[in-house]
Amino acid sequence: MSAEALSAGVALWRQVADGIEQAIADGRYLPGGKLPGETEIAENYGVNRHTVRRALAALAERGLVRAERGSGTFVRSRRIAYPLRTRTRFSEIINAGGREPRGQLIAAEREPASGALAGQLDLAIGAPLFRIEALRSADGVPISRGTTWLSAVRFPDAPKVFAAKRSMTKVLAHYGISDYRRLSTRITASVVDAADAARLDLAAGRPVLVVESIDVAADGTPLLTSRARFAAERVEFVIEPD
Amino acid sequence: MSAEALSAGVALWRQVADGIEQAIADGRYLPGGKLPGETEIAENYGVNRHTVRRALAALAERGLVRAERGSGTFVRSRRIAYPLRTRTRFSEIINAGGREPRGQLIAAEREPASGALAGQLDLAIGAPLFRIEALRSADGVPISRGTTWLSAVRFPDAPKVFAAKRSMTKVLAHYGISDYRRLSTRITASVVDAADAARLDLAAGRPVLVVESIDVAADGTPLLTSRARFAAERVEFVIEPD
DNA sequence: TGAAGTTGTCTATGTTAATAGACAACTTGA
DNA sequence: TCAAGTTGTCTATTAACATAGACAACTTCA
Repeated sequence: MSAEALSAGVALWRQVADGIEQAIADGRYLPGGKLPGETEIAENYGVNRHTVRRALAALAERGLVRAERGSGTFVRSRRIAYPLRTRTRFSEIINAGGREPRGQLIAAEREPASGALAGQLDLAIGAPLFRIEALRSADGVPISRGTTWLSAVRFPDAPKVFAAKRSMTKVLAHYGISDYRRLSTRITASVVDAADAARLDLAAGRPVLVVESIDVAADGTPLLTSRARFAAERVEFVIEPD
Repeated sequence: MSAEALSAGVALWRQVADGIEQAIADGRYLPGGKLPGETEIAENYGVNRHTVRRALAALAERGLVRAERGSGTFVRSRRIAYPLRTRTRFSEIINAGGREPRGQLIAAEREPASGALAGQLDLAIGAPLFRIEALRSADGVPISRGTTWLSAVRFPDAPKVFAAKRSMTKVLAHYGISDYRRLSTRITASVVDAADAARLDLAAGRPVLVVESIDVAADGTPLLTSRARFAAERVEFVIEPD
């Protein structure tokens, strides 16, 4: 690593930030990799450590790097663009990004429908549901933790099928539903809880995007409802017209 | 003309300067043309007039614009217009362009006249000549490298005088020649050689205009002959009727 | 000759950038 | 458990940037 030439009219911290960004773009620092310490960067550029901190803060705000107190500053993997449309399929989206999608069954339980769930799925209160907990990843990097509810009557072996096929789209196909669409999508943000933090390999306190959605068949019949928590630092939702 | 978006970490004056430079490059301001007044530019960019002045000063230092008190700031022609007439004086031409001319003695040697040189200067073959190597610049920017031959008998201390006066016109004046004219001018083009490239601050392979000329006194007596190499990217020769 | 418009210069003030040093808080590995 | 290395935070000082207003010096044109 070497210091770049300094130019007039551009703040030092900006020049340092641009230099580091270029290094990341060039692959001199790999995604997930560790940058040199702030002191070392300061020496390389011949500037004060505070100036380096300003540069890193600017990069962190843009999501390019992530500082971890006591251990270092790391290059963030680029966020996966995750389009939200009426046809939203995790596998297809990840595949489109040239990555290897994977759904992993964590747990599945049978439970009676609460009032809210019953309303969403157009079932009677207390109707039998499966709650399927899944972890979705791209190229082995955890992307989201999802909880999906669906009728245990209409999809009697959903947990087994999901465990085998690793995709909710394929579960529905297994029961003869070739097409479905998203009826509603609600997005909020929260802080990761301990269980999700472990599954998603996130540090405590990191933000998660929470997506609550209802999928319906072509005729409008509710099929499933889910609540997924996405590692905010690994995805960005893209709202596009259908 | 419209204001550009402002960005963090880059000084305002620099952003204004970059904006104006881009406008010049785009042809929105024509070479030799007048920029809007400082007050107007300030309004367009939404900054203080002093900030605009700083921007213009930076551009002026780089030779892109030239401010004229009382009348305005003008875009400099990319290339210096270099009229070729019977009265061709480097200093006068550069001065007319609002630039600071300078001639610098690089080397001077005594050598016998070759057949070609003897013919041009109307001297005997083998007659003693001075060969003067000079670098000519405008506002510190190298314009041409010239080799001049003149009689060592008629101009006994030509190298010393040139080193002191930095102008061939003044050398001739020193020897009582108040007026002279160009007898012939031949123009060709070539690629810069290594030595000239270094002196002219040109990248290897750049084109140079080669001018071979003979100057004579009012009575037609040959005074000097020269071969000058001009950085083609910095000058344009203008042929005008006398 | 005079008015309008231009660049040049001066003083003043507040904000941002950059440096410097010290220490706290935390992680890692021996 | 401890030492070394890391990021986070605080105070302080100096330089550069940006704004504001006023007026001088000069050019152009009616």
